[in-house]
Amino acid sequence: MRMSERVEWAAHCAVLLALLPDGRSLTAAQLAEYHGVPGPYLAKSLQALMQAGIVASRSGRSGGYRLARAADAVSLLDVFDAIEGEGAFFRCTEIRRRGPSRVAAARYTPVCGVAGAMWEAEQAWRASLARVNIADLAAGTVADAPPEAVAKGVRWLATVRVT
Amino acid sequence: MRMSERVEWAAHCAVLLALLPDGRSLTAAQLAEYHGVPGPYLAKSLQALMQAGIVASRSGRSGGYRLARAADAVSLLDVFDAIEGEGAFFRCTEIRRRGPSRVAAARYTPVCGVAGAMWEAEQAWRASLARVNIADLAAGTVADAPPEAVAKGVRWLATVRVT
DNA sequence: CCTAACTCGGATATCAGATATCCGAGTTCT
DNA sequence: AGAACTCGGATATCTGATATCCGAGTTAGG
Ligand code: SF4
Ligand code: SF4
Repeated sequence: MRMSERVEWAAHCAVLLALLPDGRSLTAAQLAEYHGVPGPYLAKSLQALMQAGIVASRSGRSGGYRLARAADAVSLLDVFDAIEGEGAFFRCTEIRRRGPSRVAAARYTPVCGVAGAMWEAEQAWRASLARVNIADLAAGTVADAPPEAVAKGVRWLATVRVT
Repeated sequence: MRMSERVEWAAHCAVLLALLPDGRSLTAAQLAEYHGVPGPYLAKSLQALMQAGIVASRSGRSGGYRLARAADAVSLLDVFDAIEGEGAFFRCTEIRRRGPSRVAAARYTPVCGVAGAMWEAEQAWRASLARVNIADLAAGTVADAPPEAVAKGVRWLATVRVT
């Protein structure tokens, strides 16, 4: 059970957008160049973030992406759900209701113990991710990254066409 | 991000084995019939449980599977890891080190904030699953299942060839 | 106001992992 | 010793993820 690497891309894009000066935006191609990932494929992830209301896009000649709301109002869980969809890790196949011990469907409890335990674990996971927001990650990124890398990033930002 | 349905099969197999009378075992074909799943494919999951030391197999004419240790010493997490492997949900691609802001690899912190948050959430998930063991699930299954289903299960167990 | 260029958005090929299955090696009872 | 039955790993098929393309729509500029 491995999550799509697009989640990592989307999270880092959100962090970078959070670090932009006010009013500034970046195109899909610029975000792809900065992270060194295939551009047309990253676009797909940005579309997902858009449908989830995390980023806003502006079309046309000077278009691009920017965060749709304040960075501290976007949790890492929001990003994950936007990319991976909201389906649970564990999906019941109702194997209780097959085989020789089956009885009428109405007689069963809604979920058995296995499903309950899985659901509870998943809630713990989601709660942990929900506690982290993009603003925290952006601050941490600047603080933890090598100073030279930050400087190079700022320099790069100055070279790309302002949109 | 969806977990394999084989995890559900394996968990239910473990519960059923935990409910068996002492010394009794079931073949892969019998476990498959009871749960209504494709036999040869379930065998693959049982092999995984075997390699993880959760079940023990006995070959030959009166062979079959039984739990390798006490049911309360097998957690749901053990079953999950046996089937899905132990790789983390989130795997770093090190996109920090690509693109225009990269610097020498040695200058980076081991993991960035994104990876740290993901890892922490995963630990919460694992801790929750580790708190549930097969003995609890077995007791819950008998308590929550429709009495008639339990009776049919017991009857079925009496009809299959004793191994 | 018109043009032109540039953007996003969804529709389209390619690939990996999961799903489902088979037959041979080994073991136990007769 | 023999025979039948078991597990175990090696083998096809298929769904979902990965990577890409071109058209619809929008904005800046002339
Ligand atoms: S409720 Fe239990 S038996 Fe039914 S599908 Fe979910 S895990 Fe399987
Ligand atoms: S440490 Fe951060 S930047 Fe590096 S691969 Fe992991 S998530 Fe991506």
